[in-house]
Amino acid sequence: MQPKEPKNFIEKLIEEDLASGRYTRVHTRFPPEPNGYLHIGHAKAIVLNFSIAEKYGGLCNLRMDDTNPLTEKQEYVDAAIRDVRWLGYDWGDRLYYASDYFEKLYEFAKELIKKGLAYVDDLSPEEIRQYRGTLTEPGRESPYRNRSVEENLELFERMKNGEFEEGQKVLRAKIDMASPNLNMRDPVIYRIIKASHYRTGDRWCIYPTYDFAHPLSDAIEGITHSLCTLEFEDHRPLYEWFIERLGPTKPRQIEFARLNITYMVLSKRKLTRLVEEGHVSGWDDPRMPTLAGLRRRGYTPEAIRNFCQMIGVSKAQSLVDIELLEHCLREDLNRRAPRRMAVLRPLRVVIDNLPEGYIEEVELENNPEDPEAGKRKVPFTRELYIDRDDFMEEPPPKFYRLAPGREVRLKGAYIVRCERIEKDPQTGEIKTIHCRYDPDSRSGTSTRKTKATIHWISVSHSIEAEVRLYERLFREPNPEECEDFIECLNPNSLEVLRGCRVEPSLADAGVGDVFQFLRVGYFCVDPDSKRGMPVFNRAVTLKDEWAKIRQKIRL
RNA sequence: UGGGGCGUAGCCAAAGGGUAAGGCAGGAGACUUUGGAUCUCCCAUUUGGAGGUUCGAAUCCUCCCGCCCCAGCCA
Repeated sequence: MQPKEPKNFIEKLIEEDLASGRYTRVHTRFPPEPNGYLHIGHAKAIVLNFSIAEKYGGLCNLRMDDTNPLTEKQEYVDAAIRDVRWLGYDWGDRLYYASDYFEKLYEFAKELIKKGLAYVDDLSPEEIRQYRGTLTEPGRESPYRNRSVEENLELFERMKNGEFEEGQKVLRAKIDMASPNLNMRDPVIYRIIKASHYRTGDRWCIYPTYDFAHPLSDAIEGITHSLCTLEFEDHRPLYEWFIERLGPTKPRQIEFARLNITYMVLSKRKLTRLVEEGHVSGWDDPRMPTLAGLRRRGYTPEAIRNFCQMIGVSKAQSLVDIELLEHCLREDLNRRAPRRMAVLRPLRVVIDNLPEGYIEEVELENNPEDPEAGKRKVPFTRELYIDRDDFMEEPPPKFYRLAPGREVRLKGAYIVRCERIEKDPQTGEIKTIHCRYDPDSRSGTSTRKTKATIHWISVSHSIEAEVRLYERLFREPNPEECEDFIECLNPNSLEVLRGCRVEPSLADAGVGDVFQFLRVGYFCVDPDSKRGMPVFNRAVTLKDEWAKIRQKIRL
């Protein structure tokens, strides 16, 4: 008997619905509004909806919730499709658009009018607000609330025909102006917007609101469980009000807490601002939490899906530690990313007891986690580069790497000892490290141990690369709490390194390929790469014991 | 001071009358030709608080406290 997988509260509710016979099947949907790029918060909803459908043998639709012509664009539709597919999900032929339902929705609205449950209101937006009352006081009924069905029908048709200006008239549901739930105080369900819609063009000048379009779109598609975020909890009575009166099927709305991650901002409004004000290079800037950005950064669909499963689903507001996301990436990349040696900040090393022009091929594993990945040959020569971080003239305690008089192993090759340092007489900068190698210490043939093994690259066999080091975009764990989140941007979120030296094979790496640069981190080939000048984005660093120690001793 | 929700470890999150899972982070150690990976161990005498019911309460009851959402013709 297997210990049963803990089910989240939504799965429990679904199983109750199935057991009670309320539903005999499960059908979910992911309904983004195409007014921005999908981000990792959407990924939570995507994974939830698709995995629940799969778990219960049901289906999940992809639906564009496009009822506002002012903010929506085809570009965002294309991006959403690309991103959901990239995440690994398949909606079959069920890509739908709320805008495809405009005709049906219009008919539903007329039906509501005929039932005496909706009316055309002439109040201005400001007046509607005043009539709505406040949190503690009931609203007042509009003087136009009791128009006849015939008049409402006629006015609504004239609205549709463009006979009125924006803001002049709206269609409202006739519910209860005294309801303690503001959403029930005669919500607007149709408004006049004389803008052309990216899909329906100028065919309509009246558009349904979310509150009206969403439940009915769900009902049209035969959705059983309509999962949405907590802020719609207050809308559920309204959702049900429309479904009960007009719905061809009866979906159930269930709300869960939206995702928040430390050092990130996950609201489309804020992300749009980052893009529009140029704080990032675009929606796919590798620092962005968008799926496009994470993809460019080097995140894999598997890592993101796993993360979404690990964070769970509940109704408690949460702020997930970004380290969990990073953990999921490392876990995935560790077992699949080919290893390569790359020197980010080159420091020249000359092995004095090796002849000029000496070349020896040493063999390195492509991935110690995956024997199938095979091995590769790397040239070992007299002049090498190592990383500046791997040498210290005056090493503090616990620094195990190279220092005057000290030995380290060059990964896959020999043990070298630092004999002397050559400095620039003017600046005092270290120019070259002179070492001697131990000919009997060749990797694989010697058991001699050193405190550390460092990576290296042959000067004459390396190629140049640009490396972009990313850190968290914000310096505050919760940028939402900043007065203005822009003020909390991390000024060091991007550091560009030029003149990095990498293995020659990396010249042919394809855009999107991810490698582990030995001892440094995981790096993804950026589309900005040019022939002979690859550009790498650091997806995430490797865990680093020394970095931790260094931070402590500097405190 | 209207309505709707939510409080279990630093962060997520199970358990829903039978004596607090798991993951991340953190700590200690083993191993290691990546200070990576892997492995082992530690990390809530207690579930926002106070009462009550019960042999037994994170779970049931009462009161209190705190946090989030709602007054768009956004979604």
